[in-house]
Amino acid sequence: MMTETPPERSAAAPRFRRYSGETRAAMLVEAGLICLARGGITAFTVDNICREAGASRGLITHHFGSKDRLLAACYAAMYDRMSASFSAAEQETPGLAGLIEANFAPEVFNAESLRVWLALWGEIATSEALRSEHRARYQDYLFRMSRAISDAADARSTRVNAHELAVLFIALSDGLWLEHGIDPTMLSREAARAACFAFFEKSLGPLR
Amino acid sequence: MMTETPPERSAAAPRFRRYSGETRAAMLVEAGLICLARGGITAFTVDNICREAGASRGLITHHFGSKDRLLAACYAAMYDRMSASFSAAEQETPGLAGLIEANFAPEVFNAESLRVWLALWGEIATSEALRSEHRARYQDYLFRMSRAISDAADARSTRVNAHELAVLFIALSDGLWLEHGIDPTMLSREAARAACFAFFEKSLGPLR
DNA sequence: ATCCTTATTGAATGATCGTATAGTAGATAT
DNA sequence: ATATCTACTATACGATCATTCAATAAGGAT
Repeated sequence: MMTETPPERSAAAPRFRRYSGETRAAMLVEAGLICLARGGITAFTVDNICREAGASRGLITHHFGSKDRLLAACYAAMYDRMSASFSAAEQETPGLAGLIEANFAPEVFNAESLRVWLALWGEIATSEALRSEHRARYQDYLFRMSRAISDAADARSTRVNAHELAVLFIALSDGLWLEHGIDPTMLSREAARAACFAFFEKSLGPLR
Repeated sequence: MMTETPPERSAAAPRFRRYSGETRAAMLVEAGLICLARGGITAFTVDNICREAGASRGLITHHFGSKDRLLAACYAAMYDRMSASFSAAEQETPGLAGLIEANFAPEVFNAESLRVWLALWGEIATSEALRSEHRARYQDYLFRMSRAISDAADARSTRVNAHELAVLFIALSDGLWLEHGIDPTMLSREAARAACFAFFEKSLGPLR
């Protein structure tokens, strides 16, 4: 007996769903971040990402042109999320203290995020797209910190080199982040937070 | 006219050279570090490494069993070099000040080394061999710093939490390292050095 | 209901990945 | 010289890599 072709599918069940370019791009970025958190840059492969996003292999090229540009978009997304989290924290605690607190909010200061940042930083030297993305965002962050520091100094009628302090603070918080991410038992969130406040209070006096 | 077989080779020109297992292993580690510095973990491939070491593809398996174990050996080598550099600096400037100086010696604090560390750190979460290597070395470094801090405090008859200071200092210096490595124009070696001295002198008084 | 746009699929491609392994040959001891 | 040891080469292997592209179909517009 011949095998009969089964009914293709019911008309109400499309084989895949179409999204706007914008939406699908965001889904791919999200999937990319998950892969980076899971296995670093080594796990950032077209196959992994598309499987995670529930899409087929061709979509990264279609929406981003290349994997490298998707990586740059992932960097931008990470920064934008962090930046939004900072804004939320500033809402609650205005000024420099809020920005410091924001660095240690659970959605920012956690091992997963660190693993993503580590993977991204590690590729900056290699990827031109990533490098230019980094430069712009770092400047943005630096400016934001620097202004908060100036404001805090003005409010206390003291004079500090805000730009230098901002660079050093970013280095300090990234370093704390790094240690905590590699081995959380070595450095608690609270100890890291306290170290950052101490850093500023040395030259600005009590912030809280 | 038939092509003649050329003389195979003169007896004095061996096709390859044999090294002791130890020597060849060191050559492979060196090649691995060069690859990591050049292109991060992505460039740490068997082909790249063996080409760099002037050896054939099979040698990594032969001497290390797997690529992963070679990576762990690279971590160990990086730490050992840094540690040796620290010892040399302590010879010149004994105590805590020497250890701080050592962090900013040209052979330690440079963009190439940072790229290697970044690549290694990024794999710690993934590679068990690397993780255990890291744990041991980090403890070693921590102990060394911690003791230098205690000694400095004792000499000044002050009391500090040496362990905590050591953890924070490592975080700070790693962060400074990171910023400098990603973009040297943002943070000079001198500014980084000064920040580290300031960090300790806050609780210990002048170190120099 | 039928176009039309374009998001999407999925197979094909050629390169490169890490590892296993069989055979080769340098260095050393005898 | 000869034998022995093992560092070493080089091929083969299957898996996976990023990218290309022609065909397909979803879903809004008309």
